[in-house]
Amino acid sequence: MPAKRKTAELTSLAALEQAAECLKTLAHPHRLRIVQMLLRGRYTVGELAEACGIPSHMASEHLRLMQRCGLLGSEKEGRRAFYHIAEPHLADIMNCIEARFDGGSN
Amino acid sequence: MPAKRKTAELTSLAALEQAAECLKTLAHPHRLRIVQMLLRGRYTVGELAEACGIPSHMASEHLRLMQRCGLLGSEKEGRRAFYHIAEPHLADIMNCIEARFDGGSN
DNA sequence: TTTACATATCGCGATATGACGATATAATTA
DNA sequence: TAATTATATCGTCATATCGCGATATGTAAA
Repeated sequence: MPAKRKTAELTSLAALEQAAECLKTLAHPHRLRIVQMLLRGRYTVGELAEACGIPSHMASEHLRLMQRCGLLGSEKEGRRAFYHIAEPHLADIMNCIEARFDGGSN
Repeated sequence: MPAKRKTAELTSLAALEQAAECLKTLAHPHRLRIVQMLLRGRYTVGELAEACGIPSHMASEHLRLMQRCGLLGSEKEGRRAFYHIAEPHLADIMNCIEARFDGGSN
């Protein structure tokens, strides 16, 4: 693949609209925390909620939004629900975010 | 650096809030297009506007938002204004986005 | 010094999002 | 079966965002 030049192809508007929707869904501190945790381990809705300091019905809502746009998937186990990362690129994007915002120099 | 484990440190909430704000700003199809173009070359506000199919005063507004959260910088040249990528990690993030959404397989 | 041009800002109405209490569903335990 | 627990959904209200016409500012050309 050649290096990007001024004439390099741009992403279609339709694809950018999809991307924007995913990013908008991701762009929430509690949802970022949830994704970060799910990249590291297996947690119930209640555990994710507690880690975020929010009632579990709100965690459930965040999880639903991320599932709706394909970022997460879920399985039920008894009366508990486990969500998991369904979009492989999420790990890369979180890496970028952590590279930029961890350490908090600015 | 060790691989991520369940016990790996999480990003602070304050940093995630900052990250969420940047992502929210980025999460718009025209703004993604603008960033993509600015990663490839030098354009005036009017050129960016035309490429997006929007009036230039709206492009100006998008550019202002991205400048406000540190993603872009600007210089004036005569009566024209040029914006440029100010956040180095934007290239990485756009790479992730292009890897995921270009081709449009899903 | 008028006129035109490029960019920026303001204000408004429509729509979307966020937080949250109330309530519902479904699985487990008593 | 009744009570409890975990998760999900609903309705509402406050706030934020989007798109846009109108207008302002600053620069260059006539």
